[in-house]
Amino acid sequence: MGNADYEQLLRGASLRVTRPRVAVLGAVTEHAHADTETILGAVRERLPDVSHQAVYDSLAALSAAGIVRRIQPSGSVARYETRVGDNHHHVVCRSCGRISDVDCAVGHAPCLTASDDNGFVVDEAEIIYWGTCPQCQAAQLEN
Amino acid sequence: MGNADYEQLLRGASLRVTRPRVAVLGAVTEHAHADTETILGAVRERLPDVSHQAVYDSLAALSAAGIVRRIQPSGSVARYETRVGDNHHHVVCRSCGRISDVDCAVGHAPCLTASDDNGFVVDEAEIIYWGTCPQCQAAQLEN
DNA sequence: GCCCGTTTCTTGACTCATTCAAGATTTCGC
DNA sequence: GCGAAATCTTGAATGAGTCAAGAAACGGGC
Repeated sequence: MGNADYEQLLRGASLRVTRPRVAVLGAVTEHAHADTETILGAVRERLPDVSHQAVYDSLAALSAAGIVRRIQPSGSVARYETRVGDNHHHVVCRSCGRISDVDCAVGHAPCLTASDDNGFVVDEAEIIYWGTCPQCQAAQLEN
Repeated sequence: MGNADYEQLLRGASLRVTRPRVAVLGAVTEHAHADTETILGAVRERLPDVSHQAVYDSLAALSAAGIVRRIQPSGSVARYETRVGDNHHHVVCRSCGRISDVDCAVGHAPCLTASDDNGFVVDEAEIIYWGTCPQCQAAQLEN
């Protein structure tokens, strides 16, 4: 994706096209599951003088528009990704925090139907699988 | 549940029985989904002089032992509950943050099997349903 | 292409949940 | 009861994220 594509995305969501936003969108696309600090670093490779606030604001605007998704497993800082709306989920490593994508096993939005929703109107089901990543499994065997 | 039961639980998990831990366990049992501050307040009704650190330590010990579960939806502080090991999940209200329990629709641990786990060894599937609670639905209709 | 109202960005201070550290106290097997 | 190890108290520190005020940039309309 080039900057032109990012601009398209922004305009399509009725968002103003600003340099920080384009750079943030690029950074999130290139660094899936990156935390805010990583994104800030990546953005500053293109725009050395962006403020961290601009990055926070951009991420919030992009999330609200549904262009990026914010994920935050327990014990982790906020992370972002651009794969949205395809009903995929995440596996998180308990020991190193690594995150991987997992496509939904059962077709489309299977878990969206709770047995008893207590009167809540549910619009999204978020699934996080907890476990151990291959690297940490290997590391544990060595000890 | 009385204190004797809590002590049993602690001993059963090979944890030392201390007054802060018993009080914390009681507070979490009585206030499902409470955040740390609420728990601290509840604990201090019994033990006025506990330090916040003791509460943090107790919660960490109880979580590690599997007696309480820590949940932390995006944008929320850490919350705790004592219903563990029964494969139930949560609905979180996007506007007020209220949390309700949801029993798993499909029997036991259905979503535990990811289609492609990327080599991760998965031991738990955590599901969070996002939506709007009855109260907030009513409030929105009024506006 | 330029103007102007609105949105967004910069700067810098601030909040607050959580963690860290050192020393005092408590627990529990013996 | 005794002593080693775990736990608690006290108090300071960390750090992701937020708030606020003014400056700059965006883009619709001329």
